[in-house]
Amino acid sequence: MPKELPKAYDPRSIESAIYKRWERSGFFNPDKLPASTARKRGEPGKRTKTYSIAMPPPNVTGELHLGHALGTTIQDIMIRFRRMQGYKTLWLPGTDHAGISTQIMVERLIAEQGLDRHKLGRQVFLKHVWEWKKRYGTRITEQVRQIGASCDWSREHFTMDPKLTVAVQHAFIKLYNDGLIYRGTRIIHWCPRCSSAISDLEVRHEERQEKLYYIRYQLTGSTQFITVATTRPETMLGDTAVAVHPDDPRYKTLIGTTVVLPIIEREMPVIADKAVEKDFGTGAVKVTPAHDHADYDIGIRHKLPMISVIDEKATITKEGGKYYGETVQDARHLIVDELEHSGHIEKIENFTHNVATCDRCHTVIQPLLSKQWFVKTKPLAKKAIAAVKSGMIKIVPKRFDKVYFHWMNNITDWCISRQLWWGHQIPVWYRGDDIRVSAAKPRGKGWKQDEDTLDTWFSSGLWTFSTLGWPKKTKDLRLFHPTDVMETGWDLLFFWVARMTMMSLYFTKEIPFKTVYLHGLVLDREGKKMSKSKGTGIDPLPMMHKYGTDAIRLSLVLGAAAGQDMRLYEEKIAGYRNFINKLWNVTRFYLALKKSQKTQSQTLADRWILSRLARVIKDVTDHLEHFRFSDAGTLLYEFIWHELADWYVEATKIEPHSDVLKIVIEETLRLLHPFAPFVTEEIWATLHPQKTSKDLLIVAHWPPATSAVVNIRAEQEFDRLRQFITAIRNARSSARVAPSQVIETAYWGPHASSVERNSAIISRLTHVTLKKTAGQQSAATGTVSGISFALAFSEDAQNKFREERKSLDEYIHRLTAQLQNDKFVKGAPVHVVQDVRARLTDAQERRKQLG
RNA sequence: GGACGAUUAGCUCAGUUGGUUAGAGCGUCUCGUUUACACCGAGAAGGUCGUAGGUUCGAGUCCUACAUCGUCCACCA
Repeated sequence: MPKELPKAYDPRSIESAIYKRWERSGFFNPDKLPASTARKRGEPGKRTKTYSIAMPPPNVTGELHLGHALGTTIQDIMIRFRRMQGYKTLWLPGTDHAGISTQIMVERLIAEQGLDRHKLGRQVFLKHVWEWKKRYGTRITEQVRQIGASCDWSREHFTMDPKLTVAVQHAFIKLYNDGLIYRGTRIIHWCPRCSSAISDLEVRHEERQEKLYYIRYQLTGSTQFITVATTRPETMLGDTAVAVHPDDPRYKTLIGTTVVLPIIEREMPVIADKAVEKDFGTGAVKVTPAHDHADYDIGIRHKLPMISVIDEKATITKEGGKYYGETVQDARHLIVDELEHSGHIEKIENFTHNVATCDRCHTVIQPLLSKQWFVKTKPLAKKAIAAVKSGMIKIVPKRFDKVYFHWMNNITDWCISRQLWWGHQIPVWYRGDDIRVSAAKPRGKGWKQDEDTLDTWFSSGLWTFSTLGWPKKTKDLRLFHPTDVMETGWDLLFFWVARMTMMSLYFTKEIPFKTVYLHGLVLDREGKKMSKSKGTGIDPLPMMHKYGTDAIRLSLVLGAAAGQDMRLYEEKIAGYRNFINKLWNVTRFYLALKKSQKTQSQTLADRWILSRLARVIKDVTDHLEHFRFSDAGTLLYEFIWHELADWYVEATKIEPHSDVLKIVIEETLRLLHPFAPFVTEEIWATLHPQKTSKDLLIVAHWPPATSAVVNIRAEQEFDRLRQFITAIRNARSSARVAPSQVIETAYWGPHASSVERNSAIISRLTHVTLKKTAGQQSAATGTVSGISFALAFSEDAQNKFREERKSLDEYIHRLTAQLQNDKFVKGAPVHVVQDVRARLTDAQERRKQLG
């Protein structure tokens, strides 16, 4: 039995119950989906075609933010849409161990107890992390549930699950055996706070105000010197050359000579290298191959010695002589002092430049030489480029192709070892000079495993297939890989999308996904990145509580193009809450109408709304198939509010036909369900007594896109009607006819018969009595769509009208006279004159309306 | 330095492949009779689509330059 609905939709009371109903139904799991009821030709119910999405795994330690909410909503829209269309849909959820983030978090936690990980030791520390994971790891997945994600929790994975660990080890070993992983001493980005190497991508450049120091290096056996400019004078301790541009006339004669490094008193060559900018600084640069990426390259080219003077704690090494043990900061000041005293500083300038910092903790990065594991990426990138070039993988929006190619073409080897404890420990074993690469400890005594762990993105790179059972050849892998869509933010294009593509092509010989859909960033009202520390962020959870999850979902998806950043603020969410309520009340109206009488044959309004519905079905389907989520949602919004509620429901009040209203509501609920799953499911339940879970909207069939009921004539006539009604309302309003006053309106013109046919609706919606006559004179007339009309006024109204006109004329006359008076214009304060002018304009405007 | 994006009503944004009179939400103003909804209804005001050229019968849409803002990439130390 349909229950009595409350006046306003209250999401809070029902959302979790609805989610539980879905979960209990088992329909999140593709294996438990009922036969499709979709009326597809030649496809009797059986779900033969699959559709799959791998959910980007949020950090276990994380909490739901708007980025997650947006991504999850878009994925849920795609999944619900395809599920309703009859696909065997899998949306596979999971969480990421997030090496650095999680480790930092737990380190902070134990620091409160005065502990640090070194005091605890690896085993005990890891126990702490696992405990943390156990306690808080479900928080994020609970929040993903709250947003309504219809993903298959029975297939949930964590990147450090034993099965995924096997996949990671397998992948590492294969790459190693194939010669694509190597260990070597290279210059890397070192974060002293994380005490780990990080990859190029984890480096952020922050603009800082610093100094540029000009230092004189004396030429050997001469009183002359060459001046170099540097922002990091402390690295001079490790200088092994001075470089100039080969074509620089100032230094041409010096190339091949030597200079003496101050303090250290090391003799070193002046070399020529094209990497040197003639126009920067003095055009001569000190070369520190061990502590600068550019210098490293120069060092390689010229076979320079590489002297490490900064260690992993960002302090000076023994090579730094008397500065041994000083921090980089202190060493800088001390060295500058000394150089100043000895007359080696030429000048010091203020200088703004980009400083490399750690993406996670914003500590200044120290480039240094270190023994690390690397993946040779060039061969992998080649195939990954081809996959996008050939169109096998489609990136939406397309403009990101270029960004992807640019990065892939300039890819450098990927440093994958991290000096962290939380992560997949590298499956390499050492005994003396012996190295073994294997998952298990080699036989025999004395083997010690590599202490390092792998970059988090190494395991994430396997995500689309490792979660389906790889390296085993499972049924899931066969059915659901490649996945259909990868939906993520554009900020992860290199970090993740690119790596998944390389890894998948290498290990499975398949693309990981057919389409990459990149969403934009969610910004605050001012268009700035939301920041927790600045308190500018919107926390989605309280908003969901206040306005309902459906409202949040709509406000994230509607009005935002792919790849385009969007702003979100509370009023927007409230607006969509109102929309949800509108739909709710249309249902209430229907339930009330159902009890009363209904007409037998279809009215013009019925034919019109059915025709409009047919178009909406076709267009929404088309938009969704082409990833135009915003367009699809906006179309439904417009249709439901401004056609269904504003016009059809109003017309139905005059000529009721509950069957058509029921059809329209039902089809609309199906269309809106992917966007606003909770309210639609709830309304659906009130319209359909549910015998089994198969009656749930989540598995109802998607309306087939046929144009069978498009009725152009009905659309045209109803549009004419709408325009005519609006025109009369308009005329009434500007003639200031009280809404309650029924007045006579004459009409004529080529389409007068249309008015005649629909006079009942027009009369009621405009509060006029219609009279078919020609050429009336009136204060309020108009012509629209081939119909002319004239409002007739009662004696009283006409008198009032005349009076207003008369007094307005007098008023205007008075103001005009005032403004023509020189004394007034020149004597009165400016704002008074302006005020009179404004009043005159208003009065003239009003006078115009009265005709 | 290179690339990309944005620039449309007071604010936030739509505007698919060029095609009648450029749309929506919020805000503002006026009014409010009804068989759902005041989280509502009716009506109104408000835009030379960043600037300057060009292609075209026709440009918010395509091309070229420029300006402002934003983002990404990059070894100017």
